[in-house]
Amino acid sequence: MSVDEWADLTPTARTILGFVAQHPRSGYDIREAARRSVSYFWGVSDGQLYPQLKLLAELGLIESPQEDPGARSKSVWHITPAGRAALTKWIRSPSAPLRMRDENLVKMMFAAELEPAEVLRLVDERRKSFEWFAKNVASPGPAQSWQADQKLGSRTTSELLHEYGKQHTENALAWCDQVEEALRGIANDRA
Amino acid sequence: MSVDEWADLTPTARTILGFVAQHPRSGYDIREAARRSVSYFWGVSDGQLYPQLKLLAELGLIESPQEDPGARSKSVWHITPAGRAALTKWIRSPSAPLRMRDENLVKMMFAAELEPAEVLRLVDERRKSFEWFAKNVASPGPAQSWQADQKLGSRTTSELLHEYGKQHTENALAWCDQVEEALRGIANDRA
DNA sequence: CTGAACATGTAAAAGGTTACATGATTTT
DNA sequence: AAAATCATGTAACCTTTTACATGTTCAG
Repeated sequence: MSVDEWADLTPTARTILGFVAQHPRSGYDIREAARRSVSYFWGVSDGQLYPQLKLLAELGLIESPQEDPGARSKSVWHITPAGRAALTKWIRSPSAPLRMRDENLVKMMFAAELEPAEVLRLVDERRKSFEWFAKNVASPGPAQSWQADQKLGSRTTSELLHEYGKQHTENALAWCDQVEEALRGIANDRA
Repeated sequence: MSVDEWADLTPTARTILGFVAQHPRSGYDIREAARRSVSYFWGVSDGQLYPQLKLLAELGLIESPQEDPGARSKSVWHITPAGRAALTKWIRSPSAPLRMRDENLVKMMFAAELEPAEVLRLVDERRKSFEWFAKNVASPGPAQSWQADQKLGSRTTSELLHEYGKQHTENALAWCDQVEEALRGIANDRA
């Protein structure tokens, strides 16, 4: 419960803290919010969510109004001053390097020796996954009332973040086109 | 040692198998190759590398010519027919969804409530990390003799993969510009 | 009153990273 | 012969994922 135990928090705990900082939320809310917005650059898995909320509460970084003892009903968490301080401190500390796990790309790398059809299958798989993403995650969704979203000049932060996701997706899809074009090159060579 | 134990392999083991499949390599070679090429879409950490190589050998998917008992010297692994079969099977199976951990972006999401200077710091951090990446990872590097790289029409697979990394990096850097522009918007508002 | 969606939780296992330890080879 | 780099390895820890388990509220 010491003031500086924030340093021990896992990155996921900090992300959860961030969500609570935006406005009071229940665990379920956080799950949904994480799916909508950060899922492509930061996944929060179910098994982490509730234990980490509990931990954050124990550290006094968040709290829930009614300490409802036995109840298994919805509890809405809000951030404490200590929590906000911890969040700020985290944001100011150096970030962990970006880490990615893109199995499809790895396969592509090794598929070169296989038949072109195999590469085509992979590109297809990739395209589909990014198309799904464009539709389900990278899309803006209705603006929420609580989005007291800071303006950064003419644009809000969530607009900018959404923009990033969109560009990334478009880029990935364009690359799929490029690979397919190259593959058509093979077909032409053989024709 | 059964034929179908390939299914139990971790994704990292499969990546390692892929590297060995390209041409015979030592653990150290794989480490270097992974750093150069896949590091931004698939990290291989030191602590995994050697144990996984051992496992792959036990399963008969790779082997090292001399079963040098006590020696701690360089051992070069090459893929077995079973290994190649396992690799192909893996490539043909559905890929795990893309997963990303981008702490800098997460922070950006929550930094909106802080002073603009804080956001600027984050953008700066981001820019630097991608600039480093552009210089050290996304750059082509000298073509290696062993790169019996399949031509996909007019272009090789590694060219295409490299192209992807480059586009991704450029995209990320361009986005940094956009955010900074937005921030300058704030400065102007106050001027 | 029944099913769907809401909501919270836990345990075990899998997977990955860090830090450490050690020796071999090559260069200066 | 010292230093740098090549090379392999291990153990402990940390984090995340998966699968399961359970109760609640609301709409039809």
